[in-house]
Amino acid sequence: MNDVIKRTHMCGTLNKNNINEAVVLNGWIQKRRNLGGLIFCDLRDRTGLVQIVFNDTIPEELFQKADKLRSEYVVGIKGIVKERQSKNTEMATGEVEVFVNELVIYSEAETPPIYIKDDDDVSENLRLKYRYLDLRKVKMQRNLAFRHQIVKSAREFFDSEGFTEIETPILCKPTPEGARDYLVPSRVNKGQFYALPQSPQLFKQLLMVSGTDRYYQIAKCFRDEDLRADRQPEFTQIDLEMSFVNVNDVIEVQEKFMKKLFADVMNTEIRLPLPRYSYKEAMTRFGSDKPDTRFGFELISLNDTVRDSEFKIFKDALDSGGDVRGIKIDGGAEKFSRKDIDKLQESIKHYGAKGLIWIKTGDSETTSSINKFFTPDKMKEITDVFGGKPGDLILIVADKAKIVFDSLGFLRRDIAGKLGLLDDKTYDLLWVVDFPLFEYDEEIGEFSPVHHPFTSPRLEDVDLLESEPGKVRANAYDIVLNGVELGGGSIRIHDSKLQKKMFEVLGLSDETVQSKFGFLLEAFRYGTPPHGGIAYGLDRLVMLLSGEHSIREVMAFPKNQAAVDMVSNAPSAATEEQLEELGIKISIEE
RNA sequence: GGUCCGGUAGUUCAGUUGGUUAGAAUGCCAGCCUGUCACGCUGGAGGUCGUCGGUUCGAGCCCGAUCCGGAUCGCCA
Repeated sequence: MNDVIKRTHMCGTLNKNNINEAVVLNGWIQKRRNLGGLIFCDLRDRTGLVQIVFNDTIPEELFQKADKLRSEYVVGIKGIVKERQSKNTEMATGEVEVFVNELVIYSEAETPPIYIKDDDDVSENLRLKYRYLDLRKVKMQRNLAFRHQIVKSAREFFDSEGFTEIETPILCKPTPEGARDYLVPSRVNKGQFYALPQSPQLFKQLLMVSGTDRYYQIAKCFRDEDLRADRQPEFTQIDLEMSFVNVNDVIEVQEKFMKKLFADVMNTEIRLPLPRYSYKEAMTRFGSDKPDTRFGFELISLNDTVRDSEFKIFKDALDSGGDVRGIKIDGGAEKFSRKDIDKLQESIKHYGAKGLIWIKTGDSETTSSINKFFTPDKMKEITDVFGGKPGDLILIVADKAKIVFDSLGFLRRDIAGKLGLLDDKTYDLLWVVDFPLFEYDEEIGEFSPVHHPFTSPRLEDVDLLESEPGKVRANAYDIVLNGVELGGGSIRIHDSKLQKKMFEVLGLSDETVQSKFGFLLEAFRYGTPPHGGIAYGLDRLVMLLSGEHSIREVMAFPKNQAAVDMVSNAPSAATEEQLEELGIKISIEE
């Protein structure tokens, strides 16, 4: 065991200004290059790398010690910073190196199972299992520090706007609606369960009833649903709620937040106000309620053009109330072979699309999968709707509206990616507003809330609540960045009569309502301010701004696709004693 | 729950029609090496081909089951 030698500098910060200074560094051996009578090592800490040198000017004993150094040994060194004879322009500290005159080996290291290198391509499984090694990478440390900067900026902003950060409970009441809850058994109340919060929604509304006026929280949330690249079972929201506000008030504050955030962490000026798209416009133009507007390929309707067509695919779609829509890929005729188009067609099948119609416009003749069903004049009419020029590729889907939008929404983004049009350096922030309040679930034949049952309808649509619930628009808004939903929120219902009507439309009995949300409705009886708020997905925000493609890259200890923490191997079985205390019996069918 | 892709050395991968002792790179170990920075040179160790079963004279390769990982649809009020 050795005493720690007190460091004077961080590795990645040394530069020409430190030349001839005596420094003390602590860190990990990234790499050793032993030339025989001369040993170079790269020393790493969270700030970066610096080259350290052992040569024949040092005592034999020290050189022997340096000869033993291997990757990931943890060491402390004392030495003098010198200008390099041959500079390394690839390295941030490449103009200098440290000549070592004292070396302390704090701990040796076995050969690590993964390389501690930013650009390694080891399987993510191993990275997650040895996350503490993975996090040694300078890039990962940078991501965590960047996340911290974003949280710091958020706290500064909401503090300056008069918000109070308040912690809400983690052990909550189960809410059978929405996502699956993580359940926590109660020992004191055997046979009963808490749930981990899917969001602090109900508590933040109670805080508005309490007169907190403006609340925010960096809130851990939990949802027991399947995982994705941008979905983890536990994740973090920047959650907030405001009293005495309408949609514009909430949006205005959020836009100021975005402006500060982008200035703080991206050094980028955001122009306000942000564009707003109605849900309807987002869907019809981009086929998505979280449109990526960094590129074109907007959806165009053929409904009117082919309304009288006898072509079975179009006729069936339109007769059953569906849609015929397409996108035009400028100059796409040559870039996409028949084989490529077959692949595109295959890729939209899981959205329910039965096929993909293509048209390639040429100078003299137009080829397509539907030529034989239409006269040349009609084909020209169709391509004209798209403004097709020679060399363009037009892709058309005819089906139920949802399938058409989902398929084309996917295709335009997929193709933009294939053509290299998704610029990571462009930040298209926008709002989507006027969401429908309900969506109709065909399977169970009922309306369900698009957002949640406390979302207020737009005042002018309230009369439609009973007659045409599907047409009621919500006072809800999503903020979208480059095609990813960053956050969403709404103005809540604070009128108990209106709330009651909502539950009626949703087909919830008084009993159900009482048992699920009784405490909230009771609270509302004692004087409730109009209120609304929003919650941002912090992990997604950090992911997008750091240019990562998975939120796992910006979380310290994420879970794998099976929701397992690969480091600790959670979840795992409970002991007999624990189960006994909780009054729980396990019965799993083998 | 469905679909798709993958599992071979510590790591990333190749492995022909099913045919002798399963290869490469990198990493690791040893020796040599004073300006490297993907150091170089020489040598060496390192494998239950995810697991189980089947077909076959013979299986890394074919078939079935299963486990594991990833992408995705459903799901995510």
